[in-house]
Amino acid sequence: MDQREKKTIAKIYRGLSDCLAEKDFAAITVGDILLKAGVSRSTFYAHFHTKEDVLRSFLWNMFHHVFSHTLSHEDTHDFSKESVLDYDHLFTHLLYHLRDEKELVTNILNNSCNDSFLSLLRASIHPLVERCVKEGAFRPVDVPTELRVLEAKESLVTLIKYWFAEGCAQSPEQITEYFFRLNK
Amino acid sequence: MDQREKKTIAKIYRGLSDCLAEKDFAAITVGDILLKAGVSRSTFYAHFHTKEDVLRSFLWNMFHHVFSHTLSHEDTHDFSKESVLDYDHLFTHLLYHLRDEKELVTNILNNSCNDSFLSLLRASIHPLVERCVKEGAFRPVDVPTELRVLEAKESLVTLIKYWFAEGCAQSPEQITEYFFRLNK
DNA sequence: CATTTGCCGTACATTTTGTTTGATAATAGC
DNA sequence: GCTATTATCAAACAAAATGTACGGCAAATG
Repeated sequence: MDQREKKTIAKIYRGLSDCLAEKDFAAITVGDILLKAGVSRSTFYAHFHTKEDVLRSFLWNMFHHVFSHTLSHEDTHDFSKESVLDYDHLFTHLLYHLRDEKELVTNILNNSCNDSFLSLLRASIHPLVERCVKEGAFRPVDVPTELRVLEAKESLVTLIKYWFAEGCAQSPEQITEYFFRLNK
Repeated sequence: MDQREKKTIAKIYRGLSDCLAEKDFAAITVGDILLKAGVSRSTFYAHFHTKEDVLRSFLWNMFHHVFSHTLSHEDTHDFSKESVLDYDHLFTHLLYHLRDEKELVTNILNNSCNDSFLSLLRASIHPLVERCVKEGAFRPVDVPTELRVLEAKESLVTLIKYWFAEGCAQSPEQITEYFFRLNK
């Protein structure tokens, strides 16, 4: 890809990020992003259809970053089966990465666009949580497995929302501990 | 209140509801609502500032309907303390009322505006769930009480989302049973 | 070094928002 | 029932935002 394109897209991402620190996603206009990004209107539309398009792409990028070296499919499917400790480290690792983006994540969670973020988060943790449920790392409950997985996933998502609402006051290890207490 | 106003507001609510059955809230324009409602532009703005305003008011109205005779503060704070069965009936009652609005609720849950709905749902069930946690109707967990309540609330919200995603296939009693299995 | 390709600025058509006005009709109070 | 009030409507309008088109310029590719 042309270096100019990469630079332009990075500028647009940064523009969106700056806007999210100032106002709600619904109130942000394409013009706002252009101003912050220092990119012309026609260039913007050469790369994205709408601001939702930018958000999607931006978040996907961020999650790719966070998960590429932690919870990706390739990393998880060859872990040894017996140990709860492995899960422990994986969740903690994820939390460390999320905390690295504390400001951005906090902005997004306090924003009407948080659903896009949370959907990606759910999708990202799904394989790992599903394994925890199916391999008995979590307390069994007599409900459909699909529902049990949904509940465990949402338990983690809720915990993460709580964590950021508290300004990441606790350590990632402490949060992981909470997660297992809640689901074990 | 003037009868004409009531009628106009009802028409606007209906207009929004019809639109929600057709497209995503973000894609709905004030003009769309006016068309469905058969109300003029100036009249609309005499009652509401934005479409978000209509949605807020509409949902508030709906929840008032659903909760006024089930989980309101007045109804709950004089229940006898000892019985889990009381909670059982309250949750089941709530689920019956939600199922009465099955089409509408399903549309909203499949819509980008579902967060407004879910926020109100969380606020509505909060007092009841908080009591369940504090009075020991749910399994105790060694995490901050605030977090325990959040998790229990979200557990119910997730369960309700699951229920509607399945087309309300299970009975309200069955869903309540699931809820207690998950949290007891 | 030459050609391709992306970016910019400007201009513009279109859509949506939100307000104003005067005429009309329904409502509420007497 | 009569009258004053008040909500609704239609139409016209300004302002803002969306999305597209084009010609000139600068930078990257090969």
